[in-house]
Amino acid sequence: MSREASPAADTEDVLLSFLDNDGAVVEAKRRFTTASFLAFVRTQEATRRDQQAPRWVWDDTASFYPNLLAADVRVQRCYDLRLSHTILRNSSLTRKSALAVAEPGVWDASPAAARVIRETGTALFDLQVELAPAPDPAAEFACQLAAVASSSEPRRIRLLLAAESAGALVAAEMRFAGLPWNTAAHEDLLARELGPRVPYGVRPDRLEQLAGTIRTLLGEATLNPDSQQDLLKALQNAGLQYGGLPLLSTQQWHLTEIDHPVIAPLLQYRKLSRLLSANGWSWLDAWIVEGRFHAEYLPGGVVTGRWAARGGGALQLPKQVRGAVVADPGWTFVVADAAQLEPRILAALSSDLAMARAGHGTDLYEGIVASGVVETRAHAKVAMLGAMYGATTGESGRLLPRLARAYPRALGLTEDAARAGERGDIVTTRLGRSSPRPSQAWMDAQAQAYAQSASNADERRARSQARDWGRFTRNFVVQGSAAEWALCWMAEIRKQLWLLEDETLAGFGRSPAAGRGRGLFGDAPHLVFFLHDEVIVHTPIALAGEVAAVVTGAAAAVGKLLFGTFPVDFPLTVATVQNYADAK
DNA sequence: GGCGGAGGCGCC
DNA sequence: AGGGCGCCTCCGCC
Repeated sequence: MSREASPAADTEDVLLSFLDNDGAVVEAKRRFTTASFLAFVRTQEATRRDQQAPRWVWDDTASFYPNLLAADVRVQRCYDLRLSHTILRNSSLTRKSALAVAEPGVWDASPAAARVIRETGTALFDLQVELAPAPDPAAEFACQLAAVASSSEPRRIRLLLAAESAGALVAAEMRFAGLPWNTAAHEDLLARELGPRVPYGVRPDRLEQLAGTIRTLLGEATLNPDSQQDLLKALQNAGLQYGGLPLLSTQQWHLTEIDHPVIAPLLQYRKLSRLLSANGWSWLDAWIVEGRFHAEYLPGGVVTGRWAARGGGALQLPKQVRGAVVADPGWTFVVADAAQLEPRILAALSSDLAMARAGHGTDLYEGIVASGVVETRAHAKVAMLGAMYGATTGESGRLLPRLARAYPRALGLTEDAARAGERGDIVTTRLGRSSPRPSQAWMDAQAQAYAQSASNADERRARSQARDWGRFTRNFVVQGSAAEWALCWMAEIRKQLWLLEDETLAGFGRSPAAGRGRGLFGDAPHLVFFLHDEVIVHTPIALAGEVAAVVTGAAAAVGKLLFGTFPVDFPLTVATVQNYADAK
């Protein structure tokens, strides 16, 4: 639980400053102890709520903000130096800045390494970092402001840094609040599927039965179905084939194609075994505290700008267990997801009016069908995904030419991004996050293929690696720009919920700064879950309508923010439900 | 024993 | 021969 997740920093001075409404640094290079800082923030945030809030500038939201939350302090806005540094270091929009051309330093180290350096003054393994000067947030901040100012697109990069920083606040707050989780409902589900609870390491009844069935059907009395090697051998011995050849893998995808009595119980075994190991009783014990799942989100954890998560698999929550996500009594969930977000982002990025029009007022894939490009929604979807992921074969590959004829600008953008990657160039998202450069090994392999001594194998390998990297950059632009849309969406939702909270509290005759009855978020709606293109807000039932309006309004606002007057829609599917499983 | 790769599979 | 992740288990290796 987040209250004890981060070590208290009582002895550590924290250096902070904040920006006023015009972006000027009001207070810089002031050192606080944690206690005095808490008091200072309380005053600032309470007295300035009705104005534009200060933007706190600090080195690392993830290591610092949880302490504030634990002390019942929320801040409205911040600037995260660590996350911003990573963006500015790599962005093509700031490539000529002093920050981008400097040697790697402490701001390029991982958060854990940076913490070690901060606390001990030395790094354990990295000589280059060890020789770097101690981190100076004020100097770093000045360096970052200069990088932004030197950018060819300062508005975009500034927006990206603000969104990334707001995301860091949201991530810490969501972890702190936790996703409401009904342990009893989860246990019921496990008992229904697996049988009565068993100690760790023991196979539940239902799995034991299925294992017996599989052993009988394969004539292998001692087979362990958890061992891929044993299983594959047994399947081969039983004569199972795939495409006329002996089975080489036990993947679901291959097994489903095979007609044999063992397949059904085997797939069922796999499914339940997965449930047990990923979201079984041990998972409940480890991750659910007082009816909440406190997932740790990692903003900027994926190179494309998507979030990653650590612990409990928050971003892989199977549909199977979503029935355990239940709102508190008197509360409900507003669940919203952006419909066909990535293709809509692609349409806007490439200014493809025809594709944008196909998504106007309707399901984008249906719109593609209605335009006569392909026959079915399923075809439209697989073709679009193929365009964004770089499929070349199968149904997707066959449909691509038709898509390319109908939407030359959109498909041209994905092709250009792929070619750039194949050359070893970087690509950049809407707001300015750039892809990493390929590794030295990759560059060497490409150079090797042009050498006189190059063998056919060298050339094949180089071509294959070039195509792999091209698929990465092709996807990077779309996935990364979609991640920016989602970050801005969440930031806007958070801002509007904050305003809604102030109004509501004022309506009850309480001052916004007054203490709240139910912990940090009081009776206020707050974000509790995020999944790439989907959010959940936990809200008192009476406010659900207003929350739905906030979420919808935010999506519209963000479309304008990122793409101006380009006529692209970002429709949402919004559901107000007591139980996450009932959404969609 | 711990570590890490591979296989597999959950989410988008 | 389809992009991005995290996590679990098995299994070979040190």
